[in-house]
Parts: sequence; structure tokens; C-alpha cells
Amino acid sequence: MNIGQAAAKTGLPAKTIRYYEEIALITPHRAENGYRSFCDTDLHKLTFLARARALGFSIENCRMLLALYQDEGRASADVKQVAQDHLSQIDAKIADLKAMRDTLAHLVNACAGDHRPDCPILNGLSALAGAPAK
Amino acid sequence: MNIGQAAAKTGLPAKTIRYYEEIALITPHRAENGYRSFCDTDLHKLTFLARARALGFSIENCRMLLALYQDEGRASADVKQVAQDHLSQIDAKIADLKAMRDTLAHLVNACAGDHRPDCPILNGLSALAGAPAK
DNA sequence: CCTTGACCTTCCTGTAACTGGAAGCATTAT
DNA sequence: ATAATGCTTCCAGTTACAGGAAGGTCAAGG
Repeated sequence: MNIGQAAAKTGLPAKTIRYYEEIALITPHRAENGYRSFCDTDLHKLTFLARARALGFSIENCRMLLALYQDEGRASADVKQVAQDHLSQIDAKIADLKAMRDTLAHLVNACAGDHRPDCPILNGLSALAGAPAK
Repeated sequence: MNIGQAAAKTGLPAKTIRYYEEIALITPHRAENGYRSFCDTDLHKLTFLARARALGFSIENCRMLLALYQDEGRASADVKQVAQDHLSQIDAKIADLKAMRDTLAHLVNACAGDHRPDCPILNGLSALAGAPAK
């Protein structure tokens, strides 16, 4: 199977698949004409990668997960550790974004958004005087 | 005032300040010895930038906001537009992350995390069979 | 006067994970 | 035969800096 079909089946852009080969996440064989030839195992790996990436795992984490996936003697604790760490990072990022969101939402709500130059958003940015709680 | 003091006062790394000059967000004067010399206006701009960046605005949005900030004849509607768009993007990102988080949390919870190789996380990644609700 | 250390300068490289595009074979369709 | 895809490699660009090398400047101490 050529890269175009592999892309269609996995939902990954061909460019991305080439990149994954370049960084050795997958190693498809080559046909005589030089084209990459993807077998079922390659497709499974690509699907696995697509899903792991969709859950926000970094490439390096994906590499680890893929290695664990292929290691019959793995301990699920190792997998869980990677996932748990990532989950914590997601939670941290969500918390950060929520804080941003709240501050920004206050500023936006306070802004009239009309033709006049007076603007609480700019005022807030030039000196976050809002309500420095605590 | 030299870059070190400007960095200390604004909380921005000197590297970042040089970068902001390079991309023309600020244009501090130079002393005779070639050192950058920051005036109060420069410091205000840097503080403004630091806060806007902390709220997640991109550099290009910061550039626009800074221009509006310095434009006495601005309409607050223009500022609000930029902020509102950014707010929407933050909300979208939060929603994405929450979806990720929920999926991942389910997988993590289902995983025993012991010495055995059986792992719902890997199973989930190889074929998200969880509960594809509707 | 000289040296040491802190501070400043520019320039180059690297980051994450791709995306876009150019130049050039291979294959397929007309 | 030719034109349209599809494949190949390689190079550049993206975001917002961070790290580090090589070297000029300045204040303090001996």
C-alpha cells in the first residue's frame, strides 16, 4: 500500500507519515520503484500514533507508548505512569487557560466596544488594576 | 536604564526584550557604548507586552494591541474585537483539552497499573473502542 | 595599572511537530 | 504521446523565544 492510501486509512497527512518515518517512529519497506510500502503493522502503528497524538501526547511520549505497545512483557504500570503524567499536564494547562480566560473575560465584559477610545482592556493591560484578589 | 534593569523591572528575560526589539515591538535608544537605553515609555510598553503575553495573546495580536494602545483616536470596539477573538480561541482550546482530559482520564482509571502487561490505555489507543457515544 | 567579574553586544543554533513548495521520477489515464 | 496524478527528496518557514559562543565595556579591588 502506498503512502496515499495509508494517509487515507489513518487520517494522517502523507507529510506527517513521512515525518514519522524520518524520526523513526515507523519503518515502512520500500517497493522497487522507491515508493514506501505500508503493511498492516505499519497501519496499526500509524493509527495508534494518530490517536495518541489526538490525546495530546508528545512525539517522544508516543515513541514510548509505541514501544510499550509492542513489548509483550511490559508492565501496565509503566503505561499508566506516562498517561498519568500527561493527564497532570493537561490539567495544569486547563487551569492556566481558565485563569487567562477569567481575567480576559472580565476585561472584555467591561469594555463598551464602541467608537470611543476609552478601553478597560487596554487599561487592564497597562496596569492590571482590576481586583488583585488576596 | 540598561537591559538588565529593564528585565528586572518588567519581569521579562533580557533575551526576550532583545527579541522584542528585533521584531520591532520596541525601539529603545542606544547609549554611546552601544548598550540599549530604556526610557519610561519603553518600560511601559514592555510591561504591557508582558501582561498581554501572560493573557495568551500572540505576538502579532500584541503588536496590534500596542498600536491601539498608542493610538489616541482608537475605537474601543477594535480592541474588544481582538480580545473577543482571542477569548473564543481560549475557550475552544479549553474545550479541546477537556475532551482530551476526559478520554484520557477514563483510560487511566481503567488501567490497573501493575506488573501485568494487559493495559486498557494501550487497548484504547490501538482501537478507541471505549464508548463512542452517538 | 592590571585584572577580575559582571554586564553588555551580536550571531548562530535549536526547539515541536509539522506544512508548503520546488524539482524531478513513476504510474495511470486519455 | 501526453497529461494528470502520485511518489520521491530536500529546503525553508512556522512560534516565541532559550542557550551559548566570542568579544567589547565598566566598576571595584589589589
